[in-house]
Amino acid sequence: MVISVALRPQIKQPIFMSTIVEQIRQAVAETVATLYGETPDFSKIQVSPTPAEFSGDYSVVVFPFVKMAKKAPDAVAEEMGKAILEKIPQLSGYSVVKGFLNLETAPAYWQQFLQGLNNDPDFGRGARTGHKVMVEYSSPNTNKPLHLGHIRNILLGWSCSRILEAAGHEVVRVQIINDRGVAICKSMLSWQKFGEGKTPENSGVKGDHLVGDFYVLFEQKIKEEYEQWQQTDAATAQYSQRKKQEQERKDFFKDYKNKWFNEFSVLGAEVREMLLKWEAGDPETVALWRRMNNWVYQGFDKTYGDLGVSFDKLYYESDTYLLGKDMVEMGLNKNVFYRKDDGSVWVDLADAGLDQKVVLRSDGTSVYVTQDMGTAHMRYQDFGCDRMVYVVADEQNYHFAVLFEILKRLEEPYAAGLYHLSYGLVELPTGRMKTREGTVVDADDLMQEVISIAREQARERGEVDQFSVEEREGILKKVGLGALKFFIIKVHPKKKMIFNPEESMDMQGQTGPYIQYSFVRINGLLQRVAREGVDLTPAAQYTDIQAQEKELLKALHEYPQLIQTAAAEYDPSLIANYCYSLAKSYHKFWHDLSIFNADAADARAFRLELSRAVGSVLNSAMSLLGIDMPERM
RNA sequence: GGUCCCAUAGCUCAAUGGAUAGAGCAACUACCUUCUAAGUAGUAGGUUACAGGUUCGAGCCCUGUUGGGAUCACCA
Repeated sequence: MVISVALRPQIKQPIFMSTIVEQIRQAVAETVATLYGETPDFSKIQVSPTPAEFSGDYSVVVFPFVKMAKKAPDAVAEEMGKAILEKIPQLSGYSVVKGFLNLETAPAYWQQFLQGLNNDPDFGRGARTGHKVMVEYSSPNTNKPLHLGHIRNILLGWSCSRILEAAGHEVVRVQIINDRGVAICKSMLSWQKFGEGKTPENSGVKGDHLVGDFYVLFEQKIKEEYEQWQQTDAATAQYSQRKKQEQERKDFFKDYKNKWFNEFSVLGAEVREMLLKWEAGDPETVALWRRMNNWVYQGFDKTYGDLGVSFDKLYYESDTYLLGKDMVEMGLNKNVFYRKDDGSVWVDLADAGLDQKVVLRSDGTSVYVTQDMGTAHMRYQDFGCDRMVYVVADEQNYHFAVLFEILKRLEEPYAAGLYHLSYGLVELPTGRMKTREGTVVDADDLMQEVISIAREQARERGEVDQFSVEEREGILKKVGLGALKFFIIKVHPKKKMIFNPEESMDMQGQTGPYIQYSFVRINGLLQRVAREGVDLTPAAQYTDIQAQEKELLKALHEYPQLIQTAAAEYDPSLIANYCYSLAKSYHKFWHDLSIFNADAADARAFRLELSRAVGSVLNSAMSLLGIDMPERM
């Protein structure tokens, strides 16, 4: 069944879409046409905020038109400025500097803009697009708890989904839980052999951690077994038979581990047996699997709750790992796939710069990419999304390139809307996190730690006593998590990031708390406004807009377009950097100008209204990142 | 080896092909009897890895080189 979302007429008139910037671009196009008789490529008309060191608010780059005009750049700017000024009443003047036409906006425009913003609780949100987007993120294995890498994934996925919503799309959040396979069998076997009936209830250990502990224990036992085996004659025989030239014994056994696990290991054999029993539906094995996975899910729920994220639908690999075979049939019929003599089915993607890829084993079972084909198809049937975003680390770039190319060739209706939000791995200063070396940063521990740091800093400033215990803890959680989340989201997804747990959790400077603090300042003002019943109507009389105020107004003005750009590029870091920049401008405004204590009533009212607008946009933008704002701190 | 990604201040990161490449941290300095100093301002720190090219204009686009990472299973 295909659900097509009825394209509702755009109800919400995007008040500021036809902003002054768009008006200017339009005017530039018309002006060039009348003056020089050529219609310029609209996309080449650049209008950008004028840098602070020049007078004016928005700048038009006139270089692209000098050839048409056959005049010097300054002369072109001059005559275009004159013409544009006549077209747009909200402009009050212009100046020309080295080929840049700097236009000045009239205070009335900003008055109107600010009023409109404060009357629009949805300021910045786009009109409904009719698109339905699925965002898949997190997608953990159930054999161990979530770690720092998952946190980046989850934060990217969550904020991306929020941004897509704000841009006007309908969003469905999902994860696929990798609840089956060798890894979970290792934890199960380990618990069965060494668990002594331990449960989350009787041990007080969080379920996902408990299961993870047994996974780690299993890896230890395997290591011991392997080391012992290496002393045996069988090991020596393998070494002398298979070693590469000049290969040291140690290096050989490092590479040989997987093969050993599958062919010689006693524990390995038991794990494989368990997997076979599970696949055969052995009741006892399935019961144990259910039980332990449920422990994990309870643990995950807690972590997701602490992070403030949620999902609309969970998919389980145990339900999907056999999917995709009907799509293989379809692909064979469409001659997208071909069958080899041994019965395996392949796809040749060489002409797309990819490779040949197996989609069905010779024994008729699915591989990873086949499952994903089937899952994508099923999801389309479930929700009718015309776009799907997969938040997955960049190790899997090749896999998604293959998957998307196949779905395109199968002519799946959503194929053009597939996007892999690929992000770089999180590394520690010491390098990659490794389970075996115990360098994995646990998600729960990290959240606790960053809240402790916030607590410590609050104590140092001696400002903890003025709050009740509950209020204080609520604030510390928002501040600590705000620091952590902002630190991670501000980096462009594509880049790998280095995470230094000690040094990276600053609360000063370019951080989450810095932004929260600007909101707290604003909140303090607004509460006082409410308390004292301040009349804000004189704001409309204010005309002498200061540089610091104009900077804020221009920043607020960008917000709607920013959401569209961030959504189109699937890039939450744009929002994060915007938040910082806006907060920075506000702190400067606060420092340089008196707000509540302004001399004139109109200045005071205007600055308070401006503060309200900044607070509301900051709150909105940070919520797109999944960061909560405290009222006080 | 093939393909893809990355390289900007000591460190962590910014910069729709536009004006003198910006922030924060770390260092030094100044500003709280005035709206919360988790703030503000200043000093210092750069051949944007290197070499060419396109352009009126390149950190950004193209080519090559170097360095780092990922990936190239009938694993997931």
